[in-house]
Amino acid sequence: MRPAAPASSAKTASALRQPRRGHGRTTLADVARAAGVTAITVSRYLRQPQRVAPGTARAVAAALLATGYLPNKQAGVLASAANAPAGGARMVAALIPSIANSIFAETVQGLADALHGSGCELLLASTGYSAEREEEQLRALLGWFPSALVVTGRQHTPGALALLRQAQARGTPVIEIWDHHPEPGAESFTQIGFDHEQVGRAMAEHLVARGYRALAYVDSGVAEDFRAHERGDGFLAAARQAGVPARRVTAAAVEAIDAGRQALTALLDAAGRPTVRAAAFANDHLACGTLLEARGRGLRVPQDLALLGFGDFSLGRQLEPPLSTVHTPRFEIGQAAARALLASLHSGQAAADARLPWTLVARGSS
Amino acid sequence: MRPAAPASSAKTASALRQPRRGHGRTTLADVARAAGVTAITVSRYLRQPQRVAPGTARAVAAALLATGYLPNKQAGVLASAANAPAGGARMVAALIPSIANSIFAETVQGLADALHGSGCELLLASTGYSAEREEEQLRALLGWFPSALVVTGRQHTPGALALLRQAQARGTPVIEIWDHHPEPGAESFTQIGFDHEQVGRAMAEHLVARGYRALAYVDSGVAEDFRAHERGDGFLAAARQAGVPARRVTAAAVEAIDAGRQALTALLDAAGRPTVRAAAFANDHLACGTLLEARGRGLRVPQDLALLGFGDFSLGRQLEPPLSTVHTPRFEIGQAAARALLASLHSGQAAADARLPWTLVARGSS
DNA sequence: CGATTTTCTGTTACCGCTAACATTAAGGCC
DNA sequence: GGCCTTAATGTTAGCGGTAACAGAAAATCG
Repeated sequence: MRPAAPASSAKTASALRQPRRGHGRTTLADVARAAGVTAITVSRYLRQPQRVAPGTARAVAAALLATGYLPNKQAGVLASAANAPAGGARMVAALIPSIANSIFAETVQGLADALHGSGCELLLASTGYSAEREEEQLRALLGWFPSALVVTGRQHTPGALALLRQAQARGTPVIEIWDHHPEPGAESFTQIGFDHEQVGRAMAEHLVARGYRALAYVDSGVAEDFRAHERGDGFLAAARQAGVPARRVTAAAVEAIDAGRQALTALLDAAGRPTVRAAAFANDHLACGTLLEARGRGLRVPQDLALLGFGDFSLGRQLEPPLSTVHTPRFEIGQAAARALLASLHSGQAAADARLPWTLVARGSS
Repeated sequence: MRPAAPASSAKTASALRQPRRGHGRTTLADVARAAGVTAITVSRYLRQPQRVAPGTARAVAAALLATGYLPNKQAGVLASAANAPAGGARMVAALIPSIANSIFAETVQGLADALHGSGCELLLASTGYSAEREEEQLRALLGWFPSALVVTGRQHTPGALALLRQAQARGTPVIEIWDHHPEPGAESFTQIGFDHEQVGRAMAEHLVARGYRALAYVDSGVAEDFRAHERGDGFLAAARQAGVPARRVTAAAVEAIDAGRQALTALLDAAGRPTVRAAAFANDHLACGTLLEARGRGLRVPQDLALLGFGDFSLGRQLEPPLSTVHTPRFEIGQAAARALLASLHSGQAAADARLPWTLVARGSS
């Protein structure tokens, strides 16, 4: 109850000063009162039970049950931020391009699964493949003082890079996933993924080995899908080395089968005949769309046009012919990232890079 | 400066007492010092710039840039927890069965998208369809004191329910997504989704209307997929009402196409002939698997066996025949949940229920 | 058995920020 | 110009928890 206000008498009495009140949520002090001890003892019981006497422990345990206490992690982190290596490993922030993209969804699942049981929660944000949103989201995530940071890829805006470096300098492990391309000299963050240029080369080499002599790489229309572009670079470089003509075409800027259907037209001449013998794609969505459209137009795959996807989405396996593709360790990347950062938090040492294996799965379409 | 204190010999001088030190991270106080003001002024500048004099504002702005200050949200939430309606709308916790499941991934995407720009971050956890893990994760999430809570479905363990009620009693909006089944009398949480029993009925009615007279519902083998079971209940009830025999079979406990392939055998007799005229499925994975397997065995769809899925996954649309299915507002559920909870945080009133529309999309398989 | 160590619990201060109140300076008004 | 308002900033006290240290009781020991 607020005092009836300006009341010249007793006005300055500090007893009248309205103290701030909590949410009514039970706090350590409530539990302590119920157990007949002080807050610190309850706190100890929760973190180092062996340091409280058995009798006290029983009383505290009973009080905890009776009050339904839930520790406030905000307060916990704040209080121990100064000493624990990185906030005591309570929350991991992850930033991915898109949650709906099944590739990243599985990675997040891997991350969450491996984090489960470690006492770490997952703070998730997506950039929508926008570089400026990456920086903005990064800023928002860092405001929570996460104990580790997982970002996608190694390409960042200068601002984002500064934030990442700053976080790392403070001892927060920073892990880049879905990429592995350490640059000699330049210091970089921990990378867990694989080399996309290498994958692109392998895709070209696969097609060349099968005897296809005119190639195309259908790139993602999403400008910020750096990794797809890198695969394209590798693809074109390997084709050139093999002396096989190859060109790059760019699909519409959506991740959908329809974009792949449209992409086919870029591979045909005016008469509807393929201008290349084989095409590799930035992702299976595009490849599947092209495959479906090609078959719909009466083209034979792979005789008239061979196709090679990337990502190994479930759809491709069910098509006729089944889509050749590159299988990626999408779940494992998340898992490995979680393990690496937990190890780093535990040991205090920097997390180790990991190059995860991918496989080119030749099915019927190439 | 601490006083040299009780100092019999200066040994116990509190100056020797090691004070706790922060991370070296720049704090409000650092910025304030740089700007020649006190912390509260910087804090004001950040939250209510119009309450700071223009000249001061410039100095603070410069200091902010120079120091690269990032507000510590833990501290912010803690400090204003007592007064702001629900912690000042900083973090939303969401709990879903599985992140990798594209249905929920899209919902999370909708949630994240609609939350973007509101200053709310997303804390995500998954239960793996396990009831006990729901409670455990809930406890972990609530420890962060989220300003709102999004959970999947309306079925919870008693323990989870108690936690949810407790959170709601404290003023934290609790939203159940993917379900809408208000029970008269029983007070419940805000629900955003649709009625699964109704969908099940519609699925049966559709098949009956097409003239199929022997039906099956292929249920999910995941015991905690309550919504799939409810659709089954509705399906069987509607079939019974229509006087059409229908039975329920249960698929393997994985969400995969292979489970659907296996499921087909439960619909065939020893000679490999369908024992029902049409089957509805708990999800499109199962339906697609069955469709592929059926065609592989030379069965005609829908002449020999009609199929109806649920979820409208992209795969089904590309099959031959394309799969009839139920399209669900998976992205919209997330969006609507975000809007509802933001509105609730803003207004202080309970979030409103929403029943979102689904549609039965009859394609070639039924 | 007194001195010393160990075990257990409490006191104090502080993490970084913000609500409430206080204070001071500036502005308005007759 | 005195009195009252308004604007701008500072002071104090917490939010809920934990680190460091302190003190009392119990255990160990020569």
